[in-house]
Amino acid sequence: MICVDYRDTRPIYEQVVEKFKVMILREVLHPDDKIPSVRNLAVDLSINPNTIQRAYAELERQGYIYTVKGKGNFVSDSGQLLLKYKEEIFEEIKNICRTAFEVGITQEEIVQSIKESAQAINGKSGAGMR
Amino acid sequence: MICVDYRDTRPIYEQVVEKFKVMILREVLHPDDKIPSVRNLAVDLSINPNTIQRAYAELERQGYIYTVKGKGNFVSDSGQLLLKYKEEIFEEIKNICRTAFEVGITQEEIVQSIKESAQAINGKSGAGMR
DNA sequence: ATAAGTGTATTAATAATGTTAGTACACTTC
DNA sequence: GAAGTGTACTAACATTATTAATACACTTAT
Repeated sequence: MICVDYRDTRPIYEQVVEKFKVMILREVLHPDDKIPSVRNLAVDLSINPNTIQRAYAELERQGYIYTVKGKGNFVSDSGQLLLKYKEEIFEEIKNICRTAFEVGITQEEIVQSIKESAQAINGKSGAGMR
Repeated sequence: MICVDYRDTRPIYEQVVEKFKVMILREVLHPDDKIPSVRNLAVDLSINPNTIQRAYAELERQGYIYTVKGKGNFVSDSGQLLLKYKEEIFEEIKNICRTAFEVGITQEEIVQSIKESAQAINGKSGAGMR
């Protein structure tokens, strides 16, 4: 279902959180879908159940999943999720802009690099940004 | 000369590196300018000399400063520095774009957020991007 | 009721990283 | 020679991420 990258400098639980967020936002996972149990996914990824639990706790905190004791974890149904995620992305962009402007990079240069990124990413495997 | 932010999650040496990179790229510091000695800056920031040394070693590795034993550290003179820094920034932007496209955020939305960021940042204290 | 599967909580141990502390050595300048 | 400089090294400490092992409470199915 998902996989982790040990070369990635980010902690495992963070990668797991990110993977699920994207799957939920892309509607690969639908509201009330059951996601793997803590123990199952831990075995699947060959990592410790505690690490998965931490990821799930974070996903619940951010409203992406809800928990039913004794039953499992399920995908939440909130139309606000994508909106919230966009805000996070835009905040990151703002931070990069701040850094960029500070050394004299212009708004136009940044916009241009966005266009090139889009072409590089979407031009590749067809699928693209829906 | 510079300062560190203990609320920042990034390590101190990384903050120091970033501060010097910006000062050099903005030409606040000029080629062959002497920067504070490892011990001096350590006292100044009330942190350990080893931490400064690590920052300076990284700055040298990236070509921002050069070292003369027994004399000190000095700002490098390379017109390539800003170009290299831009590439780093653009790479970050590309990564964010990848994440954004993945959940259906469009190129236009990103460009729009750049414009808003620019206004929020530059519109504020007049100074702006150089 | 029992067993199996689930989330949750707790404590301890381990590993990696960032930081501090202290010391030593080589070089440059005065 | 003294003072200031970069460099190297070892040890210790703090924080964080991860693992390990265990226990408990709940749900479902038998």
